Amino acid sequence: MDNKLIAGIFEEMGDILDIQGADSFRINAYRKASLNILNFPRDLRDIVDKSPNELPKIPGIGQHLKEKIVELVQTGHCKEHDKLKKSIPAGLLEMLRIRTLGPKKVKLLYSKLHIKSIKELKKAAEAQKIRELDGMGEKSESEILKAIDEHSKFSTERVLISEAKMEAIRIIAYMKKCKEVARIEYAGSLRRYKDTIGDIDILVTVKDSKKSRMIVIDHFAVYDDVLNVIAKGDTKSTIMLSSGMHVDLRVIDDDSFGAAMHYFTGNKQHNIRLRDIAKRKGLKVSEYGVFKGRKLIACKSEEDVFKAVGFPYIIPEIRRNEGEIEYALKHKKMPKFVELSDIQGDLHSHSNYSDGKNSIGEMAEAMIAKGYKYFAMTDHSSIVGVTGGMGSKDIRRQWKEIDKLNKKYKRKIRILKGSEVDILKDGGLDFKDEILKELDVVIIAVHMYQRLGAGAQTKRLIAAIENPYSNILGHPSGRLLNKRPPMEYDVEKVIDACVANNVALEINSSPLRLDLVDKYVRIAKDKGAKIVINTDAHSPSQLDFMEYGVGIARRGWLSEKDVLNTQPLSKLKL
DNA sequence: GCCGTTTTCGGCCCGACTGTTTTCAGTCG
Repeated sequence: MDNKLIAGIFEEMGDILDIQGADSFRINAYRKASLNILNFPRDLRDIVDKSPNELPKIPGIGQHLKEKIVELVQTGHCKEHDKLKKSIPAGLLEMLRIRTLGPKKVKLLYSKLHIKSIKELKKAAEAQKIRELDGMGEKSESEILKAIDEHSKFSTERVLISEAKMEAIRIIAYMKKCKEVARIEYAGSLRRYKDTIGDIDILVTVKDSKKSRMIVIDHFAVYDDVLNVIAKGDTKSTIMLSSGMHVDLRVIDDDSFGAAMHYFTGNKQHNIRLRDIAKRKGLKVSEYGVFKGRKLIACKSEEDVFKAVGFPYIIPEIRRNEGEIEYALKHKKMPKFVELSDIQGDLHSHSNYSDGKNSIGEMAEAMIAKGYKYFAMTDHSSIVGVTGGMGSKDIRRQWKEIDKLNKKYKRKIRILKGSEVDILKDGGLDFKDEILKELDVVIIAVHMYQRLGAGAQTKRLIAAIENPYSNILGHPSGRLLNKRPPMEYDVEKVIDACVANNVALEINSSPLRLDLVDKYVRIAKDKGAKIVINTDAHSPSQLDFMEYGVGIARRGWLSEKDVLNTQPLSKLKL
């Protein structure tokens, strides 16, 4: 019963209560708790074992939910949940996932037509039974059929940040062709650098209100990749792309830009919290601005909005109601966060000595173009068969080439000799000490035996971290987004071992990894761990991934001094 | 069900779009 399962159960309880028509604030309490648990970096099992009274310190967890968490951890289930589950057919929860259907309509369909699954829903819609219900009509019926079709065609999987960004850039370029557009930016989870993206949020401002807004929204609705226009009104529109991805467009007067950016960047919990605090101060915050009574007091920039409510500027990445509000209120000033321009070198890259696409020289040229002063060539060790890793002969040959190139690029860049050395099943490393001791950068990483079980995996990782030649723990969780779950092990113990053995933790910037996972970055920082942000580039173009790693670092509250590769080579201490 | 430097009870963010109505409930973000 891990955090994810507990969060899932609370979410389900919220959904069932919703269909039952329970008090909306109670429903919300379950949903809020679910979300907070999902993002909570520590394992609830540990807390239940050691100090269950700490549970109510998690936001949204009070006495009742604490008891349920303890029950879930200790018995594997919770009576209240079991009872709720029995109260409605399981298929109703599935029906809630159909766009246009919410709790009220699901309940209506169940009570009047005894529909209790998506399959039955489709049948009823096709038989034109749904239009007979109060409040439903032909349009509702056809929209339901459309939504069922979408549900079956498109996975609900969130997309990689790199894919979402590419799409956003393409849409923005298209929208800029419309002359009425004054300013245009993407916001939402993409701007917050969340590891995966559910839908794309785009904000447009126009100079002259109504007519321009209509022109902009019409332009949006005929974007070439539109499969379906889901909504289209005076100020906002939602389209579905052929990939199934949703794009929300919000059009607003240029004067409201700051307030709208803040509102649209979210996340929801951050917005709700900020609005709540504003309300207590007699203010109202919306996408149109901050209001005192009817009087508009701030709207032009995000800084203005924060200031009007009594806050310093909070960077988008941490706007998640995970402590940033409390910090801002207490300190009146936010820390300075690491920026992409602070990065001076990349300590994880590949060439055609292993599975990279390019020569070391080509990678060096690309690194120079990025403005870096150093980088580490870290091809795989031999055991990773599929990557064509290097044996001891290969790596010695590589060193000779690096020596030559370092002479060639003397003033421009310094190439460090490294390797991404596999952590063997027993925690040993895949190169002998005589090789390891010659290397400038030893990244240790797991590519095999990812499912050893938490106990064995923790031991294995710590053994590797304790190797005196280890410098960096690469992609610590081993996850591949949407493809492979993270390894199970005791994250806190592993971070402690890294601190004790002076091994840095990597934030791997590859959009498929984004690993160290953001929620653990802040824990690592608090424990005094050193972090490096690397691209793991297998070609020159992948050096652009650095942006995403920096985003994750900022989400974990890192500043320049927390990140080793913001330092010049002379001060780089691995 | 949670939460508190206005409260331990009485609040709980705010607004847009759609379809079915004729003033609004439901859904969504």
